[in-house]
Amino acid sequence: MRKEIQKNTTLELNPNVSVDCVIFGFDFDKLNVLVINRDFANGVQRALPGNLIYDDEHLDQAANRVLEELTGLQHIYLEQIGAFGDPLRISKESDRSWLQSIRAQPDARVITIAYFSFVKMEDYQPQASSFAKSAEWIPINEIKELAFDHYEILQAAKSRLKQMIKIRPIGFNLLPEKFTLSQLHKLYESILDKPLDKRNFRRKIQKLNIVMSLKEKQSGVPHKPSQLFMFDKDQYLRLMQNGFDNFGF
Amino acid sequence: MRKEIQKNTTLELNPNVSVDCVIFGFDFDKLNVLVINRDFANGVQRALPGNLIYDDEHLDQAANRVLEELTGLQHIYLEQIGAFGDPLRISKESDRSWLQSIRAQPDARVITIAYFSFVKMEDYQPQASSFAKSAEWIPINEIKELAFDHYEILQAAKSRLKQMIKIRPIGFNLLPEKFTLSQLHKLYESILDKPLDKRNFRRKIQKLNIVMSLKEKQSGVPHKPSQLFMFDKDQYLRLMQNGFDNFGF
DNA sequence: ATTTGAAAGTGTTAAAATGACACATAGATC
DNA sequence: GATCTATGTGTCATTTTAACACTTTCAAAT
Repeated sequence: MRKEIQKNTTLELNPNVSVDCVIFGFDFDKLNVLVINRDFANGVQRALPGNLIYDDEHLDQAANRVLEELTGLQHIYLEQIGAFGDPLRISKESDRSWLQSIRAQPDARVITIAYFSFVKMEDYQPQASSFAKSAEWIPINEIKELAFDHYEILQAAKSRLKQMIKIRPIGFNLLPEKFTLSQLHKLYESILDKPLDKRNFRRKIQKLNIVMSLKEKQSGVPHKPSQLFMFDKDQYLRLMQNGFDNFGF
Repeated sequence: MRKEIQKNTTLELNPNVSVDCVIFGFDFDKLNVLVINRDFANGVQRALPGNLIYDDEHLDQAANRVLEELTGLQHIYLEQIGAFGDPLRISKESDRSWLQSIRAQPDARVITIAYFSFVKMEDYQPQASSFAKSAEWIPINEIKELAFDHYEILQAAKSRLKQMIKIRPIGFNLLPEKFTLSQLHKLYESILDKPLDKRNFRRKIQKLNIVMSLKEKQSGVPHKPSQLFMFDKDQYLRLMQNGFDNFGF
């Protein structure tokens, strides 16, 4: 696998351009984000997975490659958030010592292109590699700071996600194949960061025709078992393409 | 003026990062975009105003500087569209000859950060300077190709504009201080690229409370003169900040 | 066997928003 | 004063929204 990636790259890193990835995961209760760790002083420093691009590499490819190298995640559809280019974005003292350990030109001006995506957390047990000492899921609300300008990038990603949920269906990538409407409901609440009326939520979701009720039910739960649902892939993709005017919350 | 800009820059261009600007204007009939021209073969080559950034410059500052250098436009609020980074984005033969005439390292990989904005056309008679042989307004619908990947960038800008109009008020920057509702109506139709019902449009705009009717009327027109309006700056800014859920077309 | 706890599931109503639609008006020009 | 042209205005049927409470089903505990 590593080989196929290298086929498309030279050995030359472009010292001025990096990519960073915000990967969201949902644990049926709250949003999490994938970060990499680095031992630092008497604590740990956290950052989004990211690194320089190769000089002949597409930005999207670079994002996928870097994400895989640092966390093991592959085949993820990454969507661009935008460029972050403050000339001082990597100049904090603590950040500089990190850079000195991993970059040939730690002082170069680097602008970064940020990407985001969502994955089913259960499917991905992130494995550290490369310069990431470890990679792990952290609940978004517990994150108070990140290296470089990554906290700012995370905020931008959250805000994009919030925006996206109003015009495109979301959930297919974050939930398992079979899920309950309560789980989907909770997901929307986590993203929008506010409570949504249960009955109104269900009504709207059902009107979109993106979920199909299965004959199957939850079992083993100490309460009324929930109906299971799947996404209707055709309709889901259609709405993913065309969007809808407003989900309306 | 030029001096103030230089104060914030070194003489070092970063060979790998450029900015490009999509500036929209509205001539009361259709959308236009500001392009720069270059003599080429027996015709003319068109491009968006753009160039390399300085190595210690903010991206937003670079966009403003480059725009001013190439077209004379100043003090414009530019909003980022995103990064365009195809490794071959500047490799067309015709583009390469342009680059050879203006770049120290014409073969360097360049990713560009695209910005967009809108201005009142009447206020800005674009003046060419620097390597732009001329700068001019061209109706968007007449543009079939542009240098580099600028056509693609233009499409992205249009699509962002279309998206933006549904969640934020637009018009303050594109229309003169006093304007008629028909002009605003036409602007919305131009951006959304479809007809909108006149009465429903007026109803919705008025509900937003962003326009105030003046005591003044149009004069000299060979038909019933229109009421003139201004934007209510406070309410406009409030909606600009907070957005609204959906303008609903 | 019965009770308890916990989340699932379900419908109505009043208010607001939407989309479709047609004709009288005011000024300029001839 | 006749004509041309864009302005300006209201209604109604349909759809969408937001607010709101109780019954059901299963597992676990007693």
